[in-house]
Amino acid sequence: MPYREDGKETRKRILDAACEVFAEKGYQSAKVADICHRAGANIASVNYYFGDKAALYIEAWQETFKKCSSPLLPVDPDTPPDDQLRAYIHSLMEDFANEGAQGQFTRLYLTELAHPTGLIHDLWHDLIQPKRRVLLDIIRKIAGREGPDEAILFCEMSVISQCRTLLTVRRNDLEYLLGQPLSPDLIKRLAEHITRFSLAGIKAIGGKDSA
Amino acid sequence: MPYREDGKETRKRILDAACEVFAEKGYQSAKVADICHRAGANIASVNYYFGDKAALYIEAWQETFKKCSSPLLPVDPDTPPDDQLRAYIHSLMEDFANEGAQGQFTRLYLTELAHPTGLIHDLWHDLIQPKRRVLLDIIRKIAGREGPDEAILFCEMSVISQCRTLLTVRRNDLEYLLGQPLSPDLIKRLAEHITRFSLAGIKAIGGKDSA
Amino acid sequence: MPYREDGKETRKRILDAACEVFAEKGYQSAKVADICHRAGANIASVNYYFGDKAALYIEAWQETFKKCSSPLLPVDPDTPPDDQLRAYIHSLMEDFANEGAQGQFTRLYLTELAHPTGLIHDLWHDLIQPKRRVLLDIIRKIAGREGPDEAILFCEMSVISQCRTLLTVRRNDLEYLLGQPLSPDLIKRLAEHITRFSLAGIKAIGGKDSA
Amino acid sequence: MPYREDGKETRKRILDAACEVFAEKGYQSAKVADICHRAGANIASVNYYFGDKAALYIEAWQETFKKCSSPLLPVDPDTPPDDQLRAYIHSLMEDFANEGAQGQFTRLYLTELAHPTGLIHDLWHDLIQPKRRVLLDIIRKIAGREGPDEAILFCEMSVISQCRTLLTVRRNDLEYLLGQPLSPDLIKRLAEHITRFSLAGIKAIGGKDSA
DNA sequence: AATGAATGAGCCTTCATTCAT
DNA sequence: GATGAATGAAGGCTCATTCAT
Repeated sequence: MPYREDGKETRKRILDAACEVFAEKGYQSAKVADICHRAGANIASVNYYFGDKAALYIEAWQETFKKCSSPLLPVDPDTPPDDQLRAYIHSLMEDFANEGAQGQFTRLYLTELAHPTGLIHDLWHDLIQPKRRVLLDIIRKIAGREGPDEAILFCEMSVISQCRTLLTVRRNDLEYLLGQPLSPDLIKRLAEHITRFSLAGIKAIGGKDSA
Repeated sequence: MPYREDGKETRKRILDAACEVFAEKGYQSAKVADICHRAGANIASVNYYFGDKAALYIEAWQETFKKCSSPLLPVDPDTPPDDQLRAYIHSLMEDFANEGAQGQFTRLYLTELAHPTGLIHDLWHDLIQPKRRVLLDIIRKIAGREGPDEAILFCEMSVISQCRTLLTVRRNDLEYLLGQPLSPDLIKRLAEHITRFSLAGIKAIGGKDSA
Repeated sequence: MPYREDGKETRKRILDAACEVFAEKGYQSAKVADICHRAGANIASVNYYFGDKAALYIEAWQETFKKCSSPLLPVDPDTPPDDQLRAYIHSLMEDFANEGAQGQFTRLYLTELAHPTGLIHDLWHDLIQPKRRVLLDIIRKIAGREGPDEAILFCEMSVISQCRTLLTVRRNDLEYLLGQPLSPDLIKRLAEHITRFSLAGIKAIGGKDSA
Repeated sequence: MPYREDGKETRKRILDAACEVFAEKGYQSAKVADICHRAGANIASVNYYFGDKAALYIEAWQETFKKCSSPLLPVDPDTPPDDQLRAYIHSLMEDFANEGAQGQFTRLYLTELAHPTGLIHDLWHDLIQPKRRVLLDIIRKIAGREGPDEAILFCEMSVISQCRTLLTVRRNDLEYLLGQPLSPDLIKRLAEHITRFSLAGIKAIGGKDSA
């Protein structure tokens, strides 16, 4: 345990430990002492580097998000919209299925979902908004509509919520439902299903005007 | 207000209060004192009647479970399958939008999801299975297929996950996404969207065999 | 250390200890642990009985005030106003000179004076106001004026501030200034001086209108 | 902004900051970090330059003392004694009303009063004695008496204690008592009141021998 | 049977101080 | 000489739990 480091070193160790512990235990159950212990740092370190537990939590969210989120695919305008949606869904599903940093993010997300701390509110929209816009554009092209009308928003929700199944259902339950282990191949088949299901859905909605 | 009650009375009031509080706050954040206060009971009552907080939590789960499992609508075999799906989705959405027992159950479930206590595994399947079967049958009819092949299971997941949006996204976020308050009318429009989106999806999947 | 008391017993012991400790140390330096220790109570007792340290402080103020403040003399309307003032001043000076509860009050007062906690604000006026009114009436009669004009308020301040010398100067300094120990007899002579000094002052102010 | 200063520069800045902070907050509530921050110095500076917080406190006292002892007005022997008293009181009141060094000193003094550190005993007399002598002389002339008899000492206390009201009552309370904000004009009227009140008092005491 | 007084363990935070550089 | 990273000690508060009554 080196007595004197760069300062950024210790800070980073604490942040990493915080990502782990918050993901494992949730905000309430996570103990500052535990985080510091894992980081090999003094209990007062959290206050020294981050101010308090809440600020550390927020930064842990950002860090986890950064670590787990794949960069947005550059969309080739020549690709047919159907294939753009396919690529988007596959990419999202692979992110969600990833056990590493993604697992941490998922747990953070679920905990926040179940028992909002209110600390993430602003952060959330900032993180989510850019990804959303890409999907909305794709859906608009597929539906053959302009503007942000309700039908487009509803379609976006349909797509996202299907992909999120990987997050909001426990692995065990998912495997129970499907009767087989969640292999990479299964993920791929699932993504393909969602793509086709959604393409049909979007086109059906887009064709006739929303009731 | 009888000064000396049956004992069972107090126990029940505490249990009801516990269902509320655990659902609202989660296990950790729920305070025994709060539960007792809402139940109009003494602080020592939880330990007296249930042993400790953990035991109360378990019983609250079972109680909530019992309260929320609404009876399934009897399906009229003469109704066209499309309308059966429509009815199923509208019923589910209304359940999910309901703040009452169903909401409580969902919150408990999400907490368990994020930080499993390992308690409710069995309960879960018992609750879910019967409802599932109904939906699977409807989907099979719409898709025009027999047997539990993967495509049917996938479609079921697509339908369910769309409906679950009401549960797995926070109200605030949902209203942010949609740009309007979550009124009963909006719920209805959303249910209708999911119905049409899913009908198209199911039929697309059912028609041509899985990719 | 009895395990089980009336409940009011322990509370009172803590309150008394708090009066002592707050007076000795001031709000900041007073330690809850110290108070509880002196009261023979658990550290959590302060929270249990009073909510928090601040609430205990307020109650300690009230308690100390109650213990130290002599009841208001009933004013005999037939007594000449000059003698009423004399009685008022002597009573006040004796209160201030009193070593017992008064000493505690004085220390609380001085600490609050030097470093306001802001906790006493409302309390202060409630405690002080009734006593003030009596003095104002006496001064009005002596000055031969009606109404609450500025001159009367100024005179009240002159009287009070002279009496407060006993509080706002340290014993040692006071004795140094006067060249003699602060005996009861000296207090009496001082009170008499203030009376005559003030009578002349009030009458001078009252006679010619305020510049 | 030189990156490497003389060292004495920093020391002085810390000392000045300490005077401010100790006066505002008192010894306990004053934070070393706050002092260093205001001085634009490193957190370790206090210990580096002064050893520890207590030593800094002592030096801050001495510094404040030095800064606040305004030179006495030279008394013109031809001025009538009444006007000398008037000038003395007005000067003192303006000092006391001043937010600057004098205010700092007063707050430090009151803190010491309430919870003596036993530090400033000697300082005090050195500061007070010369000013006292001037006032005693004036009073003697007005009273028409020689020698330091008790009546003169009492009168001095009466005058001083009235002036000190500005210090020993919180602004808020003072404004509450007077029903108006503490403007420079009010200070002047108050000084004039004290002058006239005291002139009458002194003459009354001086005329007939002490009761 | 049921209560409320009382507690101990533990958490987050503050803060003066230290020490390698 | 001067700094900033790091810490230990302690403080206020929370809360589930216990136990005499």
